[in-house]
Amino acid sequence: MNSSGVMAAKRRRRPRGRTQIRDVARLAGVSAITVSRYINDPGKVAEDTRERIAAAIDKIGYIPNMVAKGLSSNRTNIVAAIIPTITNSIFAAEVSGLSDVLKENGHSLLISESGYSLEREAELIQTMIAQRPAGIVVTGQVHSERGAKLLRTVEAPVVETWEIGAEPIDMCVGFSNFDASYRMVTGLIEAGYRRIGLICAPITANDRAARRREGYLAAMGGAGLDIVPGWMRDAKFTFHEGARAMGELLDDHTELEAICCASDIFAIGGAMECQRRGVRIPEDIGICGFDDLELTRMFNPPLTTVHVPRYEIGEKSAAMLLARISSEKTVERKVDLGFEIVWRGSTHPPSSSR
Amino acid sequence: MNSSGVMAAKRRRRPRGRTQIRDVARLAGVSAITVSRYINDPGKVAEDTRERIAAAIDKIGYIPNMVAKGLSSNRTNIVAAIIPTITNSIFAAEVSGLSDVLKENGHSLLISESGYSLEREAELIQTMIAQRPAGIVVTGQVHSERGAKLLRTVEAPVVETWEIGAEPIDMCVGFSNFDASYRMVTGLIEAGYRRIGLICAPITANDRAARRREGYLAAMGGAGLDIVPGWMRDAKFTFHEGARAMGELLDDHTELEAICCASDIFAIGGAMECQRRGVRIPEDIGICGFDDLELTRMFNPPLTTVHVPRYEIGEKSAAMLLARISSEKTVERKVDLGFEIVWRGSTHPPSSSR
DNA sequence: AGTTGATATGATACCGGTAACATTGCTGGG
DNA sequence: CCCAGCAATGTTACCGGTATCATATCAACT
Repeated sequence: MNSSGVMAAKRRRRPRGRTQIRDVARLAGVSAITVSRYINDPGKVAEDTRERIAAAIDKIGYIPNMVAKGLSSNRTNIVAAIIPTITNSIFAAEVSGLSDVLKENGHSLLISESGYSLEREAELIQTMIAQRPAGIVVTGQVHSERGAKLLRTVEAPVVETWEIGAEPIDMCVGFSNFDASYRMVTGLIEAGYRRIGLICAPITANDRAARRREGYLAAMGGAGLDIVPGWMRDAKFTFHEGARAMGELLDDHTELEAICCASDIFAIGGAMECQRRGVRIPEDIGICGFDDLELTRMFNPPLTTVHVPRYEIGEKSAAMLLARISSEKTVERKVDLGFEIVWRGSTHPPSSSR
Repeated sequence: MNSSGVMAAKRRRRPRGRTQIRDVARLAGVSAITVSRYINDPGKVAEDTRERIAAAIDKIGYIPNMVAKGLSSNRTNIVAAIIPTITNSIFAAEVSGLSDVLKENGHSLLISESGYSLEREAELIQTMIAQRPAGIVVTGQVHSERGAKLLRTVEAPVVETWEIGAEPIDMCVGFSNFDASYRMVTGLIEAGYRRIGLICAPITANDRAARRREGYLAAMGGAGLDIVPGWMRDAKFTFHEGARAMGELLDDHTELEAICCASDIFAIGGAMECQRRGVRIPEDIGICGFDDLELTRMFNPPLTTVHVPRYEIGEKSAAMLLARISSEKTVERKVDLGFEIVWRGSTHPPSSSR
């Protein structure tokens, strides 16, 4: 309490919590730096020293402090990913791909959700940069001005995912949403459909949706077909919204022969709405989706859709970041993982197929 | 190039990358610690100083280094969550709840997937501890010995989620999977079903599935009904597996009147298999699920299921961790967020309802 | 024998913040 | 007028690792 006239003792190390590298060093009879070497590159340490250090680590249950390591070495093992929402399973699959590859390489994954808002995204980019990540993954190639500036100036490598139309800020991985949508709709036209509706996500702050919509418009226009504003509906990413949009189209536009859904979520929700109304698929109306969720294969009838490499986008993004983290040489800047139109029973097949 | 006989200059600070707090301090004409105070508690700094610092931060675009902050203050703003798989949407929803609450409170979320393996989980716990998180979220109350030991000895608060049957290591949030399953099956029995099958996930390394299975067994046994091993099937968490298991039960046990599915994934996959075979729901067979995925409401007929607070589990877990992080006093240790049996058209209703 | 180079290890400063304590200036009660 | 007490700010050491340079040992070569 009172120091009773004695000078306060010189401030000493106040050990906090976990054991540290110095404890291991003392126990093994070596210096801290030798333990550090053992952990980061055991080959630099003599065989018998290795054994003593291993025994010491095991004995006191030492777990390295990545925070201290990050500060002193000026590099963390954290990769930051910003996705619109984790509840959309295409992003969950992407995250799974990221996670699997990063884990194998000793990296950790920091996740945050922008909720399809570019302002939110910019804030999150800043928050992420504060953690000094080794790499950053963002969704799409459209960002707010502030977000883009941060991404351009950050030291860590950056991957933009799910769209490869524009020049990337650093690197990008995905496929052409325009091409995929264009080819899907062109296929529908080849299959004999003429009056084709569209259910698409709001295109603000979502360049993937915007490109898919453009693909639809280009295919329709290119084939000389009518583009009718009333045939196009916005929907948020829920089955219910897909059903609602489908219901509206069925109510207001009985002339429609097929509905192109820019997400399987809409296609499944919409198809269930059709079932509910006794509208037969594909006899009364054709339906196609986008993403190839597992459910589309299970549905009755199975849904025509676009298979997209969602898990692979995560895998490849992680791999590219790791390549750049380990060696500074630039690898690929733009990676097209492609897509595949999958014709199933929910539409008539295009003449060219089968 | 060559030092031409001159002594090497004393090693100096080598500025690395981003601007730092000292740059802001210099520009604002104050010391680093004052900037630190401004950032962490602006009230401690005089008004005019605040303005100068704010201007300086804005001018040079300073972004704090959370790695350095974490080391010097001995606390990070990272929360680590370990879930079985992010592709199961119940965990995606939980993560969303975690993320939303943590984000609001300036914390970041580190995610990793154990793939339903306790050994993997233990490894991940260790990896996470290395990051010195401010809090840890794990799934279930069953862990490997090593995992449990790490969780018991870690300094950070720990929340076990999705099951509250056992005493928590530190805190737990969820509901009783046993009770939920028991009440669901009891409801089926009240509805008149006697020969009830079960499709359940493998119960190894998954206490939630194990409790659900026990609930089924207890309800059947308690009602004096036959428990037939052939009526119970394992399935992994895919729609396809649900369909497969359902198909087997339909093939081998035509006597079954209802199938209790321990996950909506099985229920939906199974129900689609029934549709495919022309087996009518609920006329020919009753089906109930578990989790109340959005799709169960959209299905034709809508599926009877157990509503579980998946988003809320994330929210509440985050809130409890934050409470503990900000003040050391213990808050609730065991939080029951409940569940609700939702009777829909895929089963006959129990006599007691409606 | 002296030199060279490779191998193994250590001493020290430093990463970019903050905790703890010190200092300064000012206000107001005795 | 003196000093306690508060407000605002500064000084210094330290967090737990690693980068950098230094040192020690020993084999091989000239």
